[in-house]
Amino acid sequence: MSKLSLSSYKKSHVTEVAKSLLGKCLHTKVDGQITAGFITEVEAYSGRNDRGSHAHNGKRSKRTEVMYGPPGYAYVYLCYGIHRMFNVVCNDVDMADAVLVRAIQPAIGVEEMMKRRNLKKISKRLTCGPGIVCQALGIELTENGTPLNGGRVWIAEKPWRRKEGLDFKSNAIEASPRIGIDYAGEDANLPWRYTIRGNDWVSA
DNA sequence: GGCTTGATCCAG
DNA sequence: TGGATCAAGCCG
Repeated sequence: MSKLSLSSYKKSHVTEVAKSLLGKCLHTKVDGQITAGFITEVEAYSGRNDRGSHAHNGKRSKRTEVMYGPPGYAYVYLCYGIHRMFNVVCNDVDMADAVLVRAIQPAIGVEEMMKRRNLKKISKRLTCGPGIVCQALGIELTENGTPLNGGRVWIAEKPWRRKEGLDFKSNAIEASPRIGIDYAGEDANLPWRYTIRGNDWVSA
């Protein structure tokens, strides 16, 4: 039930927000259908001193503007002309920090997600991968700038109307380098990708 | 592994 | 105004 407040996305460092989102449940309500999944894989991007970020070195543009706004808003953009990526804007105005959600473990609306993904069997292909997450949850570019305390996209401790969350020990968080940012130079080596150790619902 | 695909960005 | 670029995913 209780949605994370917008201030939940403000912490000492964007990597702290990223880790805190593991195990939380990401929901969308599209066309009256609620779909949701536990966050199992995230990446942190810092607006300062991180060449992996679209906003590195204080770069501002129409696309990155959302990241410079207050925490708790969706940053959705298109990659490779095909795939949508869902990020959560973190920390204070002008910080331009963001957390990319790369994979979820299905929790609500599995049938609907399978329909959106055009799959007949349940597998990692349902929800693992940043573009796949958006497709499964029905997140479109129009969700860019959406506040995460509203009724369209939100994150909560537990799935809607359920008592059971996804429990794991805090020492089960695994850190590794982020994916697909070779252009970021030595910043590509930063271990800012976080996964839940032992959970199979992560990208390859 | 090779192709797809288009919004965004900056050089000219 | 245009071409290079890109936080992937698909098929085989």
